[in-house]
Amino acid sequence: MADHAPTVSPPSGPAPGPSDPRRAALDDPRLTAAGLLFEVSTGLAAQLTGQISAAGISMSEFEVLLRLSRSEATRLRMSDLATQANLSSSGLTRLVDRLEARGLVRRQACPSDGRGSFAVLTDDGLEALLDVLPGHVELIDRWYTSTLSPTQLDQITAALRTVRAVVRPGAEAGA
Amino acid sequence: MADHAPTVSPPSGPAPGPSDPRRAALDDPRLTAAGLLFEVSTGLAAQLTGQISAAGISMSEFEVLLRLSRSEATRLRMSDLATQANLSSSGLTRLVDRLEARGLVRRQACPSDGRGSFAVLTDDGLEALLDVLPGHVELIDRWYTSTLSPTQLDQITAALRTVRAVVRPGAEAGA
DNA sequence: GTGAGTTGGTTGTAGGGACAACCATATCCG
DNA sequence: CGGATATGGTTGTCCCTACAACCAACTCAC
Repeated sequence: MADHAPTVSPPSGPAPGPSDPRRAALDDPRLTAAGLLFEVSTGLAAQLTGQISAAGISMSEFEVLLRLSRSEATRLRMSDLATQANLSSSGLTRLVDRLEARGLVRRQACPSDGRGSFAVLTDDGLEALLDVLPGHVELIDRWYTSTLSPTQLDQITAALRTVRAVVRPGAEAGA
Repeated sequence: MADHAPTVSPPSGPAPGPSDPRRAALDDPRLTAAGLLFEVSTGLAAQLTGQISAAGISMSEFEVLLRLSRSEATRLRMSDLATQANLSSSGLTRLVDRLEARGLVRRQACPSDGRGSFAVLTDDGLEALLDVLPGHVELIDRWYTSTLSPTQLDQITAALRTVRAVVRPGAEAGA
């Protein structure tokens, strides 16, 4: 910090007054924009969580089932699945443990790599997913997509796609 | 499920085949749109977390400090703060415990309601916040706001504002 | 091939957050 | 006023997730 500025406010005290010029950063519109994004995301998630958890599965579990269902042969390598679901590898190990215990997923050794495992969606797993999906989509519609005009929805989707390409490079497939 | 449709696929077996019509829901564009929102939100958060946690504070703690800093007299009732930060009241109690132990926040009894407490930002707390804020805003710019054209940023912000009003009614102030 | 280094996945452990139960105070109403 | 109910916060407990340490298997260089 520059302490040679002959200005009004105290030079560099540890107790910034209410007119500390650094406080201007608190109102930076970019900060607000990011906060808005987070609020909407968590707010929407909160609206969706009830229905999913009423079916006895957590949001993370739901995402894992969904991603598996959309993958080739409804299976994915553990590490890929962890990346896609934003989980640590240990976190995914435990999550798949739980799903496997309930028969919604099963593990499959990778033939070409002795270390690797696939998580494979079982018929029961797909069934469970398809059971909750219609209600889930309806809630998304009610709390998100239907609240925007078609044009706005297109705009926000395009913008989000752009940002995703930056913050999550190489995550083109899946949602 | 309607089992009277004289269509091609098997009526209602527990093992849905790969051409189960219900699988169409997996590709519903609304589901994709919501997934995109979540991916961007978590992806951006991941990019921001490093800098904040390098300063020894968690994202939740950062949000609490930020919201306090923007509030009247840099203080907020515990319950209001919990709501704004999307935390349970017990979660906030523990979080404020930690911040208080580090001197970034202090509790203040509410004079008009013997049950209530305020969480008040201390000078050290404001200082800690202002220390990390510039770098934080810069990261937001790099990973979010600067990746969009001004027009796109305006569009997405307007759209998000609309959605927020729906999914988080009465959260007009703060971010 | 054999050893060094890397990668995929699981296990030990710790921390944060949620839910439920609880206490204290406030409010409402007879 | 006094009991019934509601509200604000804290505490007990559990679950989920991350980080670190670990093991097994693959790759590469020599």
